[in-house]
Amino acid sequence: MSDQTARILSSARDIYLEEGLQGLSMRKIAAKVGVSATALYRHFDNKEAIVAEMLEEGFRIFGRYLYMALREPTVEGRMRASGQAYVSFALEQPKYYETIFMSPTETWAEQPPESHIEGGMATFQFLVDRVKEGMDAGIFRKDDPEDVAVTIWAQSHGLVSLYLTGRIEATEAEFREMYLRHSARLIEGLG
Amino acid sequence: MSDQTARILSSARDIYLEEGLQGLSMRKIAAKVGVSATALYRHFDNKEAIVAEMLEEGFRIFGRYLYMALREPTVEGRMRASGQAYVSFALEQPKYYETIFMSPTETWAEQPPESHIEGGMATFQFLVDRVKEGMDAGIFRKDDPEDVAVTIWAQSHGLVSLYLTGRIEATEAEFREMYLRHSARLIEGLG
Amino acid sequence: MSDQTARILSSARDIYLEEGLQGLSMRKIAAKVGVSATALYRHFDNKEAIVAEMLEEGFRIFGRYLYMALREPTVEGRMRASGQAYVSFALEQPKYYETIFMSPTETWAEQPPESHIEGGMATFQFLVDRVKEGMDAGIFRKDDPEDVAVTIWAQSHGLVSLYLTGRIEATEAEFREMYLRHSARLIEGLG
Amino acid sequence: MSDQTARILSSARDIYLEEGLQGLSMRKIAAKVGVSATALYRHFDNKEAIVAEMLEEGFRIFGRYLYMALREPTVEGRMRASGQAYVSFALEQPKYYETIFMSPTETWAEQPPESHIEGGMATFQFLVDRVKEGMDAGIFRKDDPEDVAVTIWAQSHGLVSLYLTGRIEATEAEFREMYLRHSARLIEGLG
DNA sequence: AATGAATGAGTATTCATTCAT
DNA sequence: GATGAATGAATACTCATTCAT
Repeated sequence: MSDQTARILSSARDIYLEEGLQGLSMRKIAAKVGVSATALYRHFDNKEAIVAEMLEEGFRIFGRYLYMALREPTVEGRMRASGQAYVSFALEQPKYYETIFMSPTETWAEQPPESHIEGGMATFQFLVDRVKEGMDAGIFRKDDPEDVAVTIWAQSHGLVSLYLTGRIEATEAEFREMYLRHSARLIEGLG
Repeated sequence: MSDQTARILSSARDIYLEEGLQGLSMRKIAAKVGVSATALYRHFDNKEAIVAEMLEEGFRIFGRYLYMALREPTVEGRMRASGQAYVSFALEQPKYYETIFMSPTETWAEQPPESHIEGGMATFQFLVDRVKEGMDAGIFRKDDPEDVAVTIWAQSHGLVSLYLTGRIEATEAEFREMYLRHSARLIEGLG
Repeated sequence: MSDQTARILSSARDIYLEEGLQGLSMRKIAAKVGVSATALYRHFDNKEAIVAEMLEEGFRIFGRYLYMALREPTVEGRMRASGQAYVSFALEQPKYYETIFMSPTETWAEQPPESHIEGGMATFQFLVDRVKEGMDAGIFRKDDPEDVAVTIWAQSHGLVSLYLTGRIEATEAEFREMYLRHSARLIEGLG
Repeated sequence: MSDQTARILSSARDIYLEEGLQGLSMRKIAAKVGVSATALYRHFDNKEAIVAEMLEEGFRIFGRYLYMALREPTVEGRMRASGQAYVSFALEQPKYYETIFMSPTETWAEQPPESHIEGGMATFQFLVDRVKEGMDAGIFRKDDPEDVAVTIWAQSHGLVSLYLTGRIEATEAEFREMYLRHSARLIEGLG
């Protein structure tokens, strides 16, 4: 990736993180980079291409959050840390979370970029892995791991998305606490 | 409400259900109704007014779904039916569901119309009522009803929104079945 | 003039005095009267007709200001009072002043309504009368009365219009004082 | 300034000089230039920017008129020439005169562009300079120069604006003659 | 005497994109 | 690798006025 290409992506990201996908326009990107709008087309086919590449970075960031959780030495530790990684990503990178997990499919004119789908898959697989691990370790009772993973993801995403869209009123700290409480209860229920 | 007013709302709804809030414009509405764009202003103050009225219809529809569930004679029946009403509304009126439960708050320039907020409150209260009932009837173990309501809402909304945005791959029938299975498991876990 | 006709004019005037000629629209008038916009056309041919009639009231008001000055028993008194009437009208009825004395002719699509022109004439005649009186009384030295009247009007209007358009910075009291000072100097110069 | 930029300004000026500030619209400008309305935004940020630049030209033109008067070798000459420059500008560039000296402040949504204010100041300062010069040369008797400058400006502006708005009926030549006569009388009065 | 419905022309501005250079 | 110029389609909204009832 050339220097300029990187600079474009970086500017796009800055705007995106401040104004969301809606507020991201070619002109704004170009202005921030300091080139003409047409110059962007040297480096990317169109706006969609920029957005796609930009969002891949979001996935990488999300991946890094999850990856940290794997450092924990125990199964329980990894499970707990994974949950915390998820909520931390959501709260610290809300725009990325919104696009990765909440964006209506129609946002994408034709179809979501490959990476987008794969990203979701990878996340889900990560979760399935934790669940299997948990069952092997006897923390969860035996069950269909994929099904249990859905349960956990659904609850986590449900809480987070209701909070991020303003439907659960709480400070960030309060919400974190609430998230952990619900996670604990869920794990207990699955034990 | 005059005939024409109704026709405008109906056209607006058609567009909205197909293209979402973003794709809804005064011109498109007017074209669909078959009048000039300015004619709309005879019947509504501005676009916001049209959208507001249209969304109120969404709330009324949602309310009707929930209300049906109250007909069930037993506590268990009402609980089960409520869950089914929720998922039915989501699957049969996905655009309304998106706007009511998934739209980022910023969608609304100033603030969501009153009804929007009240609508969310009412839904939550409905759920709290079911939970209290369930606790009184001994189906749920005693706990903070609001907290339990959040658990249920989060899981339901989590599942539904992941499905609606294409992140859970399943046919509608499969998803319905999955939703019910998870609901059952959750209720069991809370028992 | 029917009741309704009067009410329309009164509403038009209220809006006009608050928002100026630019801010005056048929819809706003109709809304203030409490009737439909079309109803106005029962009573007036078009917007221009309303404005014309409305402005005649402005002339009548202006006339009343000047008329008061005639009560003074002495020539000097009438002269002084006339000047004060002029500035008082300008400061107390700035919108009327603007339209009567400052509006670019083009404001009027076709041609200024008759009364408008006559109004200006009458004002000027009033001024000429004062000047003649002053010459007869020996306050002004003999000269072409019309020419002197122009001098006085020009200076008065010059001061007032520069002030009203914000080009002379002063409080209302300061400006009044300034106006009188200049008037005195001018009269002295003409003596 | 590119060719096209200049052509836009020129078209804008033509419309402005014919229809005034009110009649100036982006679409009309674009049509006159022979491009789409959006093309204008390539060259100017928005309408305000076009108007601002256009008016600056007005100020420059006015400045040039005044500047010519400074060429005169004597104090009296400069004074006389200044008055003539003022009336010439008013008669030859009436639309510019209207905007610079007669426009109601409210015309400007937010605030008049900097240059506009400075322009007024500069004009006034020019006048004060002439007055001081005149006092030093013994043409005017000693007095507050700013106050005397106001007197002169008020009379000049009064005459000109009454004429331009059609309230003094005269041919252009007649008016010029009248203006000079009044100027002479005023100077004499101040002597 | 008044209304509801509608119209066409008009307002400024934003957008992604294309083209020739 | 980049630019200047331009485009067409959009956006929401306001205006004075007309017409049939």
